[in-house]
Amino acid sequence: MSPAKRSTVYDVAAEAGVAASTVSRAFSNPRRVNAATREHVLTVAERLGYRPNPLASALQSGRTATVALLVPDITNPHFFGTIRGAERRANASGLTFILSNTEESGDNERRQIERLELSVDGFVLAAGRMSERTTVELAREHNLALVNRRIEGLPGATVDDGSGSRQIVEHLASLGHRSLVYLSGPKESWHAAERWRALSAMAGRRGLRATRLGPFSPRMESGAAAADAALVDGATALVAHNDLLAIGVLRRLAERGLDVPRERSVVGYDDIFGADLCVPALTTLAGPHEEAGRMAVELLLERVTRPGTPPRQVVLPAHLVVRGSTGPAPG
Amino acid sequence: MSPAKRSTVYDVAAEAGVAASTVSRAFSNPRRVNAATREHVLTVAERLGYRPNPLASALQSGRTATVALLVPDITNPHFFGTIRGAERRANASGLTFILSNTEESGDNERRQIERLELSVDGFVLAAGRMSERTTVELAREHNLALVNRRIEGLPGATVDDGSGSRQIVEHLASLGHRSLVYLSGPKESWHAAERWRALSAMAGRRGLRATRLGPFSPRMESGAAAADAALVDGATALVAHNDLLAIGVLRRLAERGLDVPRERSVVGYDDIFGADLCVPALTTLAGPHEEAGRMAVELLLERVTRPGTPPRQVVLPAHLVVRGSTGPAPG
DNA sequence: AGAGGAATGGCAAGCGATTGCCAAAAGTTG
DNA sequence: CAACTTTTGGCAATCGCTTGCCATTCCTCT
Repeated sequence: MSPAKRSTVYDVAAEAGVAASTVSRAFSNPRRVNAATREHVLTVAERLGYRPNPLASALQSGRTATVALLVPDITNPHFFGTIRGAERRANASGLTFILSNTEESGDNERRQIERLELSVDGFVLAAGRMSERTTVELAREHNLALVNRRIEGLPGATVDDGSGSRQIVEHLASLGHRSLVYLSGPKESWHAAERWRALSAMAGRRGLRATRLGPFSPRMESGAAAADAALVDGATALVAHNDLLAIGVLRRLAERGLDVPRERSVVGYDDIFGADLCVPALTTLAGPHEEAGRMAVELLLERVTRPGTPPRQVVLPAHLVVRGSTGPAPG
Repeated sequence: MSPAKRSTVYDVAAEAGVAASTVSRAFSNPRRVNAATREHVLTVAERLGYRPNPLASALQSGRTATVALLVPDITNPHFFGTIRGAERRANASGLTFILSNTEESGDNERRQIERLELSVDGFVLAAGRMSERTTVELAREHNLALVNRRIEGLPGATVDDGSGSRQIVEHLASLGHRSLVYLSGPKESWHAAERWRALSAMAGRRGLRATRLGPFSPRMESGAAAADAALVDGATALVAHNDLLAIGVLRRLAERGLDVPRERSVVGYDDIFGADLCVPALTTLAGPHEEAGRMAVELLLERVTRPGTPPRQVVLPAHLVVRGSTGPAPG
């Protein structure tokens, strides 16, 4: 097919009248070679159309200039923001970006990490499903950064769900609601636990009754079951684990003839694309998820480029976007 | 950090009492080694926790077990179907999946291909922005599969926009519309050209007046400009290049006090998430985009695993989903 | 039983870069 | 100007696996 074989450091070296090591250094360690020599090597390389072979480089050096993002469910629009942010940040640093779907399974997550460990410089775990123990253990051998999960000693970026959940309760309380249900997400989800903790604490403080139902799978299809369960509970405010579920809940409530927000208020998390398109438009906790993805790659790079850097944890502010799905409590 | 160094073919070979080549073959070329020997090697490998180093393997063999997907705009929800499909298909074959955003630029696309060429077995180009010539040229040196673009001699999967566009015109004609505007996408977009071709041809046949406006960037924000331009034209039916644009158009029309579908009908392409959430819900051409992504990887693999396989082109059926945004022509 | 062929395993040469070590050259200093 | 340091470039080993080639061994078939 290609008649002209791709040129290597050796070709460039021969042509430029230097050793291969000099060519290598001209590219990857400029300060180790004389400026004039380097210039010359680069010119020759350019002329020969030389491009370093990333595999050979990685094999020897152990550095791959690649990061992987592991998401539990690539189907969920919630993760699009994170994926985008991470991809863009990686691209901006000239890194190759690997995306992998773990199908909501901690085992898969672990398997992917083992499979990719030599092919990447580090992993971003979005909404990791592995146990805290396992994660910490893996972090000893690998560069990890977390998105939307906080683990002591590991770098990560999270959206401030604690504050966000408090904002939700405040909002509902100010509308006169006396009770809420939290329609919970997957039980391995750190978010689900975190949100419930904050919601129930704040509800206690403001004198609201708070119940947790679920777990529900965080997808639109689960909205019906979640809504039905919530109606049995009787609370006037429904806080869904995420927007997909919330939208599903809205649909079910409409089906069952309940008026939102007159009879029930509904709140979601994430402010995904579409949250402001549905009717009524969804009140939801907006967070900078793209920024979280970006930041996680950033944190990962910090540790890759300067090993020993203490792990940073970044908390990004969330704010409640009030739309049509919440209103004064009935009665 | 890790005290126990990772074991290699040599460790396994020594422990199993065979040569390294036998270990290698036990893994990558089973029929080349005796079944019993293989069993033994595998057992030893298991015990030592051996895992092949994909980089070393790729460096020598040229096979990377990796595919890359290049999308022009990772921000556009339309592509998430494709991304999902491709990722899943890749994952299903144990392939590593690289995602790269080309920012709507053919040059970037080319650069990415050059950068990644040694790191992957092939590329899926979604809505490629390079010229047909350049693409064909690159296809001589690389394994390419296209999504949503048809080029003679290259494998690819497309959604049948021709038929889809005809369905749209039929639908509008049956509602009594006598004129339509096509709010066009980027001018490098193969889709944009294809859609317009089919729309105008069919419009001609059904006696509708068809105008093309644009190009507009296929995002919600461009909806306002597109809608305004369309109103000047006066056509009663607006066909937008994609759903994002269509939703933007809906918003602008509402802002300007026009009733959809009473005064204007609006149609989109893609049936993205959210198209059925907006008000009125969007009539749009639904296509199996996830399937297209899946299929493209499939086609790529065909050519990677069996070089010489003739390039297949798969056309996937599209169907019009009629929702609230289209109705009888006014008057 | 002998010839031809298939099956099996080992040897060793790569793949294309990186990098520790050394030596020569150049620069610095008192 | 001698002694020392810094800069610069080359040598050669190495990363871990694959694979062409060869030598055995084992079948098969006439």
